[in-house]
Amino acid sequence: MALLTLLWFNRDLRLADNPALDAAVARGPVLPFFVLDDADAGAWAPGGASRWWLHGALESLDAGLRDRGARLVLRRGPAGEVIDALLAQTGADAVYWNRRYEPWAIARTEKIKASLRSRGIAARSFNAGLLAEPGQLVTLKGEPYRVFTPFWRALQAQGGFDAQVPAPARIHAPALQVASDPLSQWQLRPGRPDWAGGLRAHWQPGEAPAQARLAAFARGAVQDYAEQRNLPGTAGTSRLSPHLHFGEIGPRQVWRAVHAGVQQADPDAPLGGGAAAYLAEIAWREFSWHLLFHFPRMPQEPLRAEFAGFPWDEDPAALRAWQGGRTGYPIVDAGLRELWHTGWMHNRVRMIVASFLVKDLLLDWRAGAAWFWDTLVDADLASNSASWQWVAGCGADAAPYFRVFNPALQGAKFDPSGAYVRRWVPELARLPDAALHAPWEARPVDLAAAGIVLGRDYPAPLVDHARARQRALWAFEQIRKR
DNA sequence: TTTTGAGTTGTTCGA
DNA sequence: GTCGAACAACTCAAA
Repeated sequence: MALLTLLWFNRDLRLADNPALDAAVARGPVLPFFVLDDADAGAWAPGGASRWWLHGALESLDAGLRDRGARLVLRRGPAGEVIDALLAQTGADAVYWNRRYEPWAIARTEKIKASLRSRGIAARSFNAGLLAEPGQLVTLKGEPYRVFTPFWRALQAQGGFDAQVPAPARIHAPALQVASDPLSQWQLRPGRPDWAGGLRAHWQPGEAPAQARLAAFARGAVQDYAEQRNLPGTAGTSRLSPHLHFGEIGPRQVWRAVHAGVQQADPDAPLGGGAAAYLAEIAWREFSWHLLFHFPRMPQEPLRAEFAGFPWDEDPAALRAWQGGRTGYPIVDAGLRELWHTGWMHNRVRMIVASFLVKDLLLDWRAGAAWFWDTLVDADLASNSASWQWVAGCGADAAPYFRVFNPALQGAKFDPSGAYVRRWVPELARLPDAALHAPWEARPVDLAAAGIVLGRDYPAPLVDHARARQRALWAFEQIRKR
C-alpha cells in the first residue's frame, strides 16, 4: 500500500516555515485538510470578524496548495470524527499537524493522538506557532514564569529561532477523489446585512500579504517602533496580529526578518531600540500562551483569586454605549468605532478603552474580552484573556490598581494632532485641537463654530472621569485589603 | 533559607 | 509650567 499522509492544517495556515507540511511532503503523497470545528471549541469558537478572516485565509491557502499540485479538503465537524472519516476514505497511514495550545485544543488532540496510535496510524505533531512552547521555559525552581521580564530574558537566552523550513516546491497529491465542502457553504462571511465592507477595505488575509507586510515593516517602520507605536494616528505598528493569529506567518519568520532587516549595515550591531521593542511585543504574545497553558482557566477566571468576588457593575446600557463608541470620551469612542469598522484597534487605544470599561465604568473585564473576541480579526484566546486581566489588575504581573488612564490626557498625549479622533469621530472634526479630546470642556463659541451641541451631535460624557476614578480606586482598594 | 532587587504601557498633587 | 514624589505594598525570580 502506498504511503499517504493526512496533513491537518490545524492553525498555521501557511506553506513556508511549516514543519508538519515539510515532514509530510518528505514522507510521500500528502492530502491537506482543514476542519471547521466549532463544536470542539465550544465557547471559544471564532467570533464574527475572525470567521470573515478565516474565509480569506483558507481561500489563499488553497490557492497556494493548487500552485504546488495539491488542494485543500474542507470538512466540518468534530476533528476526531473528520479524521476517522478521511482515514477510512483514503487508507492513509499517517496524520501530521502543527500544534495549537488552547486548553480545549490540547484536550482534543491528546485524545485524537491516542486513538490514532492505538490503531497503528502514525500521528506526529510539530511546533510552528511559538518561539518557545509552553512548558519549555520555567524558572530555576521549575515553576512557570509569572513576570514578563524574567520570561523574556529566558526566551532570549534560549535563542535558535532562525531555523526554518522553506515552502515545498511541489506536493505529491494522491490520485483520489476526496469530497470537500464548498467554502461558501460554511457562511464564514456575512450575507445581509454585509457588515464586512470596512474589513475588506483594510485587510487582505493570506500568506503572501502577510509576508509583504512583514518585509515592509522589517525594512522600515520597525526602526522607529519604540516611539511611533504609541501614536494611533500614524502607521507605526506592524499590523501583523491577524496574520500571526491565523499562522499565515510565524513568530520565527518575524524574528528572522526583524534581525535581518536591521542588521544589513552591520551584522554584529546590537538590535536597535525599535527592533528590540517590537520583539518584546512578540514575546508578550509568547508569554500569554505560556500563561494560558499553565492557567487554563484564564479566559474565565481572574488569575488573582482575590478578584473572584469583585463587585463589578451590571449596566447593559453603559456596556452598549461603550461597544458602540458613544461614551462621550473621544479617544475611547474613536477606538471602539475603529474596531467595529476595521476589525482591529491600535494597541495604545486598546489599553485606553479597556481601562475605561474596567475602571471608569467598573464593568467586568470579561464583558470587554467577549466584545473583542467577536469583533477583532486578531482575536486570540491567550493575548485577549491575558491582556484584559492585566488591565483589570487581576492578571499576572498586573497593572497597579491606581493606574487609571485619563482619556483626555491620553488623547492629548498620543493623538496631539487629533488625526485619529477626527478620522473615527468625524462629528468632532471641526473642533480645535485644544478642545478635541475633552469636548465637555470646550468653549461654547468653539462648539458653536463646529456645529456641535453636546448630547445631540455627540454624547455628553457617560461618567465623570474624576469621580469614576475615585470610585475605582475605592473599589480596588477593598480587594487589596483582603 | 533569607535577602535583595525589580516589576510594560499612569495620574495627580504640591513645591 | 515643570518636576519629583506619592500612590501601596506584594510577589516573583534569583543569588
